Amino acid sequence: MKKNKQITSYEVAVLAGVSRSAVSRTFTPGASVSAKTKEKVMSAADELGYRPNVIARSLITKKSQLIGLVMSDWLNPYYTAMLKSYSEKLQDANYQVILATVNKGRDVDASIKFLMQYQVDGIIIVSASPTIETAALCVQKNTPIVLLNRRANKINACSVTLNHNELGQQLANLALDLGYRRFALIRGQETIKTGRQRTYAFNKVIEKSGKGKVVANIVGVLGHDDGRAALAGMVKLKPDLVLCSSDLTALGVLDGARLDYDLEVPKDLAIIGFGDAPVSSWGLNHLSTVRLPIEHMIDRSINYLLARINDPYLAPESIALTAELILRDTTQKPKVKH
Amino acid sequence: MKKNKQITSYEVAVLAGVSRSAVSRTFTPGASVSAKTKEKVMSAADELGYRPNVIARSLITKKSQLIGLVMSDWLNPYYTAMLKSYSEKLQDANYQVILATVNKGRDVDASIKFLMQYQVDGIIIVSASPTIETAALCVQKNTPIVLLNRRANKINACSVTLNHNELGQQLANLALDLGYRRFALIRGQETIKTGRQRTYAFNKVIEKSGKGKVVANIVGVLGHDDGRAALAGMVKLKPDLVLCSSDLTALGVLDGARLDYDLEVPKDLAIIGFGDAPVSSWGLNHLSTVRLPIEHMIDRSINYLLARINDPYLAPESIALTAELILRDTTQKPKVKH
DNA sequence: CTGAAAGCGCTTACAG
DNA sequence: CTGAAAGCGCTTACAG
Repeated sequence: MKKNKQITSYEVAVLAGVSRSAVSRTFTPGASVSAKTKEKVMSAADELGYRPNVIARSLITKKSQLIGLVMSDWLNPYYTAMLKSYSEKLQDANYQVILATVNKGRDVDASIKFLMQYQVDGIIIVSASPTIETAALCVQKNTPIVLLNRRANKINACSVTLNHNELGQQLANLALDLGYRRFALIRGQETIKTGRQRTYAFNKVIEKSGKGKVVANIVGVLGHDDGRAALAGMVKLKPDLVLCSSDLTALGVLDGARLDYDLEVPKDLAIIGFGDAPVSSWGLNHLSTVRLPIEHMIDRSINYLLARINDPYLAPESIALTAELILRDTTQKPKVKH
Repeated sequence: MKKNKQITSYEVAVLAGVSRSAVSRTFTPGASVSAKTKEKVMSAADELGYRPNVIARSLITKKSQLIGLVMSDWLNPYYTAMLKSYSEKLQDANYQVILATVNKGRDVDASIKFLMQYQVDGIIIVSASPTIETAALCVQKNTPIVLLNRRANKINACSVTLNHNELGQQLANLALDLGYRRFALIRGQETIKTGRQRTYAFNKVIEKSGKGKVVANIVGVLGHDDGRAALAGMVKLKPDLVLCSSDLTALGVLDGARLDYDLEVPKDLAIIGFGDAPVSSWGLNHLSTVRLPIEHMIDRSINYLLARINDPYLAPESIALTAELILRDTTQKPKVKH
């Protein structure tokens, strides 16, 4: 096995006949080096296969060009789609993503502390939220946090979410307009604020209208099979519209309706999902759903994060975006208004 | 805004009344420190909220505890499932994953070079392969590479793949046993070796048997909609079994068969997918498919990588694992043999 | 434009 | 067990 000597700026400097400073300047955009020196350095670097050690660089510049991405929900396909898009866009901005996964062994706080040990320049937390104490640690170290799909309450962080209040109202108005009256609401973890908020807004519009009734409000349902099971548990309540907090859940309800109860969709039962996963438009699914402005959310969160990295005094923002209702074949066609 | 002074081992040492060496030793498992010193350091560290800067540490230890993960295919759900599992398992082994995404702007080689600048301890490349030159760079720097789902030809790397040769034969024998005779093969990029190898092995068994015929061999088909379109392009060739290189493609074919051509599956047309995505067992899909030993592949690749990090002389391995055929309802039931 | 020197935050022989 | 000192590979005022 060959002796693999690490190539450093020193070796390049010697070969090019210049100082290490000159080598460093050659690899620092905008630094003052003559074209001639630069060329000598570049050819020496190429010959030796030199690339700067960014770890050593970051020690002195205090910029790691590393963004920590905390993922907690891998079930929903739109979160993995987000991960891809984050990775690509941050790469384009000359950042790398270092991934932290939340699971039984490691919670959000532990993930954040790990990421901070790597001196990340910023942290994006998808679909989860740290405790106030951990957030305070980030403030102390001046590491900005962006929360995706979670509101930042009491913690000093930017948040990018849907406007769930508005969305709940939109859904309620749509439901009433289409003539539905008996609603079943299905969502995941009870504790998630955004889902609660949407539900609250939905309920309020329904109540105020005096025209409909929420016949079931089920929580803790996640994924296709849970959805199918959830329908079984509430079909006797005779809802005419089921609203789900995930397309996968909705597709489970759809399968359950058709296969387990021989219901015709949307005549006997209408279904609305959430997320607009690719599978939702396949074959006979044609699920009516809510499309999230994913790329828009990603862009806004990245823009804020990078701006905040460059300006520590930038105030935190709460960005709420509007979702789009996609009506396919699991809800009845809207009446044309005259 | 508060002055956010970085807390270093120096501050902790002063508060604890010891040297920086003692602080370092306290955070180095197995280092020789008295219980008393350790305790003083720990309470000072807690008070100040100190955690070692792993970037600085890695500069001297030459271990970043960072594993580069190169992702090229985000379409297939089993690759994102892999990403999650890698992240969790590497975290458990005290490594962090730094993610590099291959796309139009950045190819595999560029990704690897970026990762090497971060002094990653090892690189896992999912579903892609570097050029010989770039692989040589890794060898020079002693950075081990593991290829997932790609064979390492001519490059010094470990590879973990399915045994595609065996799988092609299994599929061919199964197809003949079930009585199918006219086969259509659909896969993604032509250049992918594993798919070619599987196809080759399949063809050979069929030819040798003298009993069947490959009526279509289509490449460049990726995802549900492509699959549905591919069926349209070859339905006139009257295949009785379609084999796909991805479940998504297969589900597209399934939808196409039922919805566009009113074919009964599996009576008029049988379909076998690849990957066993969750959606494949939903509702009326019940797709027959190939289940990859994903966790097994991940474990083997991580084990090799970590072993290789600790022992630079460990020889590269080619690990080929056996896939499992899952027969659901898109193929006819096997005859019971007497 | 250029180089010598200091320093980023850590670990680790080395000597005690 | 403990601390002073050297050094990891880099950047950046500073002086020329």
